[in-house]
Amino acid sequence: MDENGRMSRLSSLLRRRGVVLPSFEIYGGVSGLVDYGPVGARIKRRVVNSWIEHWSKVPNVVEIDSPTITPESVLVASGHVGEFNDKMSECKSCSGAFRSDHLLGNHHENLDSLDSVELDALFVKEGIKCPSCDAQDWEKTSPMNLMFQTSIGAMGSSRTAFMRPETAQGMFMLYPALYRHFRQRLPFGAMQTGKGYRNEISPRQGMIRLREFNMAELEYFIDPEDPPSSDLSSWPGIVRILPDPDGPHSGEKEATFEEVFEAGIVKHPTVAWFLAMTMQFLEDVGIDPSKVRFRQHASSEMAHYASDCWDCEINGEHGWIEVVGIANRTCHDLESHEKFSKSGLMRAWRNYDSPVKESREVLKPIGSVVGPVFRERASEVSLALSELTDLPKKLPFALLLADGTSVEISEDMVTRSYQDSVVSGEYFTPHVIEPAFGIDRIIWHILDHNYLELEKEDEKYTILSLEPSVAPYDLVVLPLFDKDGMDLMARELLVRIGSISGVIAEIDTSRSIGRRYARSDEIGVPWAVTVDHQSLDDSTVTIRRRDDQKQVRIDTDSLIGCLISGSLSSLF
RNA sequence: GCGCCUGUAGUGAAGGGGUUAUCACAAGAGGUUUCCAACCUCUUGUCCCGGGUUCGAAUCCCGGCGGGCGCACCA
Repeated sequence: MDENGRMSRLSSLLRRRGVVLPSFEIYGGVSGLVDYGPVGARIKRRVVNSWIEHWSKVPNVVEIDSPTITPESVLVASGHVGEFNDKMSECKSCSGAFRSDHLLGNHHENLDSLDSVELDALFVKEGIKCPSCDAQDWEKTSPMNLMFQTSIGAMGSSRTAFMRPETAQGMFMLYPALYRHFRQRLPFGAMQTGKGYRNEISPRQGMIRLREFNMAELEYFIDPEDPPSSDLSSWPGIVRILPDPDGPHSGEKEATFEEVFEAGIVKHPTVAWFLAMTMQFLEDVGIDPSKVRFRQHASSEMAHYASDCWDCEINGEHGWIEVVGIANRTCHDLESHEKFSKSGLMRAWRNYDSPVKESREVLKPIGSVVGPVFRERASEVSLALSELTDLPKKLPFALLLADGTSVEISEDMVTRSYQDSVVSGEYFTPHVIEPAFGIDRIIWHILDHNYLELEKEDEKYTILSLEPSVAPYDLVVLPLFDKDGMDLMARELLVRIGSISGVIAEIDTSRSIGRRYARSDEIGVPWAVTVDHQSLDDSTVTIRRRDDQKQVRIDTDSLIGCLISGSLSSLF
């Protein structure tokens, strides 16, 4: 089989059969936007459902759903506005494009504070040369904003907003509600699937770099001092690991997840567990495990919010492509939102092993004296007294107030006493481990890995060998001939099958039976049920298995039973 | 965003300054056929968009849009 052109043959198939197609094509199309057609949308729905089900098995993980339109302030706090407003400089001589701040390097202390005009001036002053052609002839710097901007409110004063670049912020916004929902107990997780948007400079590679894409993200909130771990021996498979090239474990390795963790290559136990869970999900939806690897980001590559990041990459027609990023976002997001929003709800409570009892000497103000002396400042004085950590040995003394001034406290104003307190725990900002899945990239690789170009009786024969859980239809009903009662029986059977919850079937009546098998094989329908002459006599039908074309005969009631219990494959 | 290549039915291709644009496969209708893309008849459907040159443009030129590859970019 001709391997060159496999990708274009697969792409043709995806268009022809309504799996994935360019969007807005009659108007010329838009780069980086694609449609899922009738077959593709089914596959996508089932992949997303599989993802939700996969993580729902984890205790204390819930699904949420939040808006794609996001106010600017949220993305300022998250760091996206700053990170996305990088200035670009283009060389007039060779047309090379570079990030202005990279070029200016250490020529200025705070490049972020400069606007385009100041940057242009700095370029001239420092005589910055183009790294690729050595010229000193720059276009004006221009902002590169990778977020789609919009505004909330149609009239006059509207708020700036952006289409979300990730779904994660939705989970952070709901942190207080989640903390309540889980009754103030870590760890817990929230997940969300939905669209994300990036105004890519140059979308490429079909479904790989889209401007509007489907994401599935899980934010797992943990106590950094008590990170949850899991028994990694449940995943005995060998995986390919590419540790940080600058780190102590550099070089590709093959090992089990347990070995990788024990060797200290993946340091964080929760991260290790997410790597294993991710691998399992990919296998469940039909990714070839031998074409998967986990690659650790070098520190230079790390996102602004992460302290450690592993990419799960899949090998396919486009080479190794990042499809999942598993990042330790630490407390970055919650802390930042607490700071910017001034909300006090972005924390969790941690009990000490044993309560800390404290007895300390305090000076209690005597209200009837302090009040008349200090009048409107009396409450400030009381506050300052209660916050004193080192009590003065003798009175009177000068008490420093919050506003920087000080007042003299004399003996008659206070009483010396002992105050007992019990501190049983403390507030802290939870850390977050985030697996972020690119659904479109995963779907592409499912299609890629399961697209089989075979030979059948000297003819090319194509099968999409999809896992039944992500196939566009569970089965197709085929009357051998669309007449003589077989047509009626097939339609009645289709209605019965269609009434089974979660089972999706279609009927195909046109052209020869072989052609119809071929058509359903091509879009990955795992089972074909054929109604033939014998069916009319004894109510049996044949079931054909897509991947080896084997057939068994079974009566229709048993077929319905198997579909309800999901045990069709046990017939073979 | 730059450079090179490129755009013809649903898909894949041929052709090309001049009547009605060609082929295969696919699709639809009918016939035939007792389980794997068979066959026969009929049918539907295409020159990416805009401007220019020309008596005439799908063809040549320019621009846009889309696609591929390389460079750059990719929290």
